[in-house]
Amino acid sequence: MVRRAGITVDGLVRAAAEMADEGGLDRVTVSALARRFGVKDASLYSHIRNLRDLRVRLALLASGEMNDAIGAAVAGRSGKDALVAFADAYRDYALAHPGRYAATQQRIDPAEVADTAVFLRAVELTQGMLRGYGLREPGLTDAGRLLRSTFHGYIHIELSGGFAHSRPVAESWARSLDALHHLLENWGNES
Amino acid sequence: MVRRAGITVDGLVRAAAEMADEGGLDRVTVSALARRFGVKDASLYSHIRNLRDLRVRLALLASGEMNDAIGAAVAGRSGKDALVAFADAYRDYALAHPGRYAATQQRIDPAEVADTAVFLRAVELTQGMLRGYGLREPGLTDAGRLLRSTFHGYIHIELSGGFAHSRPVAESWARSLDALHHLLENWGNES
DNA sequence: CTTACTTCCTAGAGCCTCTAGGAAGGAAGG
DNA sequence: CCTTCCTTCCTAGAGGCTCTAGGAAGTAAG
Repeated sequence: MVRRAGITVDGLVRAAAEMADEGGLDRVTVSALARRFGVKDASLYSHIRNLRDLRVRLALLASGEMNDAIGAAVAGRSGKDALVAFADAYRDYALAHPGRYAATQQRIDPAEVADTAVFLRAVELTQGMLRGYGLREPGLTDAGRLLRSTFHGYIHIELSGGFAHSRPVAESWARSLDALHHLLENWGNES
Repeated sequence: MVRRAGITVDGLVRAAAEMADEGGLDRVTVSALARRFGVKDASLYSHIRNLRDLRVRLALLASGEMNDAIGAAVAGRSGKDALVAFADAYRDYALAHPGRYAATQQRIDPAEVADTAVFLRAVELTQGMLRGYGLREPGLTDAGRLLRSTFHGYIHIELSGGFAHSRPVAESWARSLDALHHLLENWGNES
């Protein structure tokens, strides 16, 4: 007589991550999750506070995974090598895990998450790479914002079906990284 | 005895736009819209096909408005003037109308919208500005994608509460536009 | 005045979140 | 072994959402 389904928060979040990648973030519902575990929706509220809570946990999982991928990619590299490795790791992760990636882009109040170390590490990874270009504050922050924006914007538009043009997105991406590299090398030299 | 509420599709879309800007795009629901017009939800389905249809119409409205703003801003300008005017018009519109802006970023199947002229005009506006920098295909498409990505990424992160750093976003934005201008001027010169 | 179309209605199915209160599994102490 | 307590699951139910079906009452045109 199996009376306990053996549900854990980690298991829920992992399942939610798979569901997000399969059908989009908004297919991650408490109902669907409960169905997947063969349990009533109400039962899940002993493990998570609410849907919002579930999605924040998902964002933390995805951000951590993404940091790991980027960290591994840039390790031991500098300059353009590091930039391209960073950018490709970012894009590859997002394209392979669109639902998880979307979760990282939700508005999250720092107050509602206990451990914000993940977010700090993301900033450090970016700034570490930029320091290789000789950047210092406040340019470091400015350039970091520019890069994050460009990467995110690119992936977001690509995932949402923009870029319907005939030219392969990968080629535009490579060309853009060239240009960004050039931009970072000359960061100090503009008016 | 007022039996007809005088509802039109245009009126619905305009009201939806206001609701989106006030409380976010996902607060645009058929129920809420019906409530606002003092009518039952089911009644609205004589005017719109479904929620999806409503949001697509909203996207078209917003895209048109945004094109108008950008078009007016770049008129008679070229080079850096045009770039900054374009970028500021883009950002100003998005910050003033976050819900409308979010609507423009939905995945929209070209098949489901009758008039795609709005989207073409957006591409033309971008490419017109880039031609001022002497760009030709395929660089025109590459640079266009880079710019759209950067603008969108910037606004999206700003709207979602990223950039929580102390440095004013407006200053980073101005600095980034400087850098992008420099990048476009030297577009042909990298490896 | 009749006919036909449009705009609104009620009813209801189906999906969702979330709360309240209860029962049964499992561990720990007497 | 048995009681106690916490955890995990349940049923019931409120309330919000989308959307369909079918009907009635305005409105316009022949």
